[in-house]
Amino acid sequence: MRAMISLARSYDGGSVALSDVARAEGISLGYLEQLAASLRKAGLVSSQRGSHGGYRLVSAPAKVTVGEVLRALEGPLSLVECLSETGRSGSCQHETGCPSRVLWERMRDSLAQVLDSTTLADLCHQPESQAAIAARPGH
Amino acid sequence: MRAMISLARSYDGGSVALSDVARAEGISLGYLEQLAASLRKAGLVSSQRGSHGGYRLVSAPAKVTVGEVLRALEGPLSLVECLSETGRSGSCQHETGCPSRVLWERMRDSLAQVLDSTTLADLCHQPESQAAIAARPGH
DNA sequence: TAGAATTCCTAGTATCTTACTAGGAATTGA
DNA sequence: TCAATTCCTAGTAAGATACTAGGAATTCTA
Repeated sequence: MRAMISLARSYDGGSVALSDVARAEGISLGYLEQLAASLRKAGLVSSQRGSHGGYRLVSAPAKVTVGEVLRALEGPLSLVECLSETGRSGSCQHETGCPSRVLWERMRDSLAQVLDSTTLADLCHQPESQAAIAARPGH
Repeated sequence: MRAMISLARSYDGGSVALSDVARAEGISLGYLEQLAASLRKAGLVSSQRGSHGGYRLVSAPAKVTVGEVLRALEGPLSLVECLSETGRSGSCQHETGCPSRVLWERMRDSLAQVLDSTTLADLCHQPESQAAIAARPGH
């Protein structure tokens, strides 16, 4: 999520190499590459290979919800296995008449409401990390 | 949570042995004993040792929120380590100016709102599981 | 008073997830 | 040509979760 916010902040500046994001956010490059692959397959970022290549957001930060990001990285929203957004039924024997099912549904929907209503732009307005500032070109 | 709802349904009937709950909900007795220990230490249930002993809710189901139950079992509500209800600061180097912090706060508060506003009584009104019915005295 | 039913306590374990590391291949611009 | 980048796959260390196992303490009842 920090990486996506970092990309969002650079949205007007073209592609950003993952090595820059890695340095700014204190995430290893290898790990970031794996996350980026998921984000690319989900159509949230586009990539440019080779020298001076990098990643960039496909849509404007205000158009990208954190729900989309989270789903791209971790699959359908789910707090318990038997009750994900896409419904993995059959994974729990207690499903029929499970008394706590209603609770998990409420929790899932409450979370989804937050995730689908906050965008990357919302989070960009927060103060930038010291590491990110120090890692910017010119520092 | 299913065990607590089971106890809530027996609230007027005195103590219930964990072996009954275990049978009704398909949870192993040994595991249930460990959960019960946490619930007892949190003051949510009281226990009676010996023959014809068992557990019972201390307060009426309508007075017990699932938030209390969850906190008793799993500690302070927390989706990410650096931002639990009691605040375990220092666990994350990115804390200062972390751009995603606001997001996790919103999610945590949204969940807490659900958890602290639904009671065991709310969940008791749901249909009872087949196993629980079959395990009731008289079946 | 014996014995059965229960809670209480501690230690160990199997499985899964998360957050990585490692190493190399393919691509592209200078 | 070469350096910088993305792309791909496999392996791994640590921790959490959901248990199992075994036994000690307590209490009611026959």
